[in-house]
Amino acid sequence: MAEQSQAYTLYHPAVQRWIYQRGWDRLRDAQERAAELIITGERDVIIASATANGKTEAALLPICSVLAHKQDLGVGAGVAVLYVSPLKALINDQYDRICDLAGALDLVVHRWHGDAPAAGKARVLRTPAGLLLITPESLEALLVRHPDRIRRIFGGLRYVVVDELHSFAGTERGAQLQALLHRVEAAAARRIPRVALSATLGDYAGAAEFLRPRHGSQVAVVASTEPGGEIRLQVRGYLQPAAPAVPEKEPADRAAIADHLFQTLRGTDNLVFANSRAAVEVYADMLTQRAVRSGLPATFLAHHGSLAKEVREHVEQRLKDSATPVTAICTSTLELGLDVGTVDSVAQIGAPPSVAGLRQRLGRSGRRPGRPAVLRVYVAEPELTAGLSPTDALRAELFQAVAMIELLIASWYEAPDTAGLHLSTLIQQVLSATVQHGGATAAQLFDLLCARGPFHRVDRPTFAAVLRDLGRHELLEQQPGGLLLPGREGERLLAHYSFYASFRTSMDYRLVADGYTLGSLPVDRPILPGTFLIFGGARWRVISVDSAQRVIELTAAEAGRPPVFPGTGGEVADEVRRAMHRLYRSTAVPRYLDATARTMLAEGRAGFHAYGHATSRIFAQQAETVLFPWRGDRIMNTLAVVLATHGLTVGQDGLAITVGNCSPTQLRELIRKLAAGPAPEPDALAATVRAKVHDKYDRYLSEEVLNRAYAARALDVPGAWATLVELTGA
DNA sequence: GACCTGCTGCGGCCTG
Repeated sequence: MAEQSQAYTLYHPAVQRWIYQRGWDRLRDAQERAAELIITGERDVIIASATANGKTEAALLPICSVLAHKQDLGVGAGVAVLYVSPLKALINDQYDRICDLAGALDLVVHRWHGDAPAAGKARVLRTPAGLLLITPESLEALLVRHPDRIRRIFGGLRYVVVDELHSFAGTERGAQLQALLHRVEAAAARRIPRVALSATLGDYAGAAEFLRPRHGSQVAVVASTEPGGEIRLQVRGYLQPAAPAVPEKEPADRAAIADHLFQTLRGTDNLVFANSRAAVEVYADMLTQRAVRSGLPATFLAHHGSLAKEVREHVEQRLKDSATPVTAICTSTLELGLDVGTVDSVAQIGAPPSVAGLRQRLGRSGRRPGRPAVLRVYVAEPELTAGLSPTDALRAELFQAVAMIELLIASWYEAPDTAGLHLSTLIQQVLSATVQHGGATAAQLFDLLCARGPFHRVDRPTFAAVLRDLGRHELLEQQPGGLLLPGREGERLLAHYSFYASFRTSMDYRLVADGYTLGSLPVDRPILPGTFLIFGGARWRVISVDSAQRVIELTAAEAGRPPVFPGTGGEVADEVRRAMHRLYRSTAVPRYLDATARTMLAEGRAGFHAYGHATSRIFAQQAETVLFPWRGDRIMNTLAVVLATHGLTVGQDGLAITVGNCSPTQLRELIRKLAAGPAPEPDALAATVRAKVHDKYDRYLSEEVLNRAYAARALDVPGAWATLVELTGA
């Protein structure tokens, strides 16, 4: 290998030996190209490569080579590598793999998360060394609880590794991670090279800017050019019956989808992504019924975030075990790179939530050499009846699914949203940093977190306003000399372990059957004893509800209904809506559609033209006026807010904005007037919106600051005005 | 009509 590989020659002899012992005949593309960049450590690096392409090794082989050389020189104290991962389960998977490599080099590996053994954590505090695998929340806890040890632990840090970068970018948790890494660097008093790993990045510039805020252009991107494997793709169409289904009976479309899943997937390992926990329960139940009727063992298992850890681990274990075929019906819980072995195929019921998510889901299949990745997408559309509206006739679900597949084929993914101010997480970081430093002045905090830190989009006046809000709510109090310390409410928040997470979780009821916890259920309306329930893919009856202990007791039953999970909607990207619009105007028929889906595509296009969508975007629909902007949800939301400020009764219905008290002519006139005038200030527009409390600590923010946060998170005024100009021709 | 993630210290009990 040495002759062909430049990277190999750069590795430490002990690393070379480790590779030799593995019997590798070559290094992967990303491993080859990342080695020198990482070893010199001059630049931060993003390694973008498909799942199972050796990303972890691409980062760790050169990093461990550097550590081994340092060790040869007898240099080094403290943790050398900080490896941050979004999931405890991922840390556990990686821990075993990394121990193998590190063990060969006499490097110590520690894992630190909520379920990790306490002995390892004590050892990190006592004699910090080697590689530390940790979650953002545990790193937060470490900084808050052991401020006096931070310099000793991280003073000699050589590298930071961020796994699954895409799962952090643009989120509150991502803002927390940025702040934590920045605070670690501040403690070490130098820049520490960052290496990030991801399989689905559509926008390298955005990801780079996320990894190194304000200096994204200096981040090196190693995007693997290894060809992805073959993909076998099918979109299957199903007709929803027009009449409402009889409650206890399976609707015809769901029954047909379940029949096909059962016939196609039985006896093999598969993942079925059903988009919601309720749908997971419905399909797990329908497939189990089919297995029972056929006298087959239960091999269709539910997996989602409300199921107990033990239940989920059982499913994961059965997936890993290649001897017994299992199909997991899941939400996004099995989307990330959890090691569940490899599956024969992936199914997606309904349009996927995002193109990046679809790519990630597809990556779970086709990991065996020579086997293609298999993806089946099931889409149900309503039966066409007389008196259809311009909205109904479009078969929007199918068009969204196909548009997303086309974007996937073109390697387009949603860019991380870098516009947000993340003020809720800023509040958390202000409190945390104040404790870590034993008090801080407003100027020090602004400098640490905003001016030089990741919250650089928060200007000085906004930061000052946030601090005033924190003072008003007693999260902070100011000493006579100007030093800020946690106030009464701040101490209360810091005292509870829930402080370490940047996100909020609801109070749930625990579901218990025969003393065994099945999972938890967020309950909005009271659940009464006697209620039938489907949960964990099985049928139950509620025996008792203990609202003090928040426990619901269940017993096995013959009947059942899926529970209602509350939830808020996601955001469809602008490019997806544009791709849908192109698809309606095109005549191309993708080869991966089955006969029904092909008919539905033709029907959708016929509806598009018959109702005049090709030439107009504003229609009368019964007593209402409907507007089709063909834009992403953020622009749709902005348009809806703008129209509402002009006294219109506005609603949103998928692709359309509905207006209750205005004729098409009046709406066209208003749009013409708006497009000709100046765009409003985003903050002023946000002031007209009612419910703006969104994230964990938003409730401490004053109206004025909340407006700024809402404008940054939910409004796109320039995009909306460009759309209004376009709509004047409609 | 989405989804997901994570967190400590300590008291009490059991076992070797």
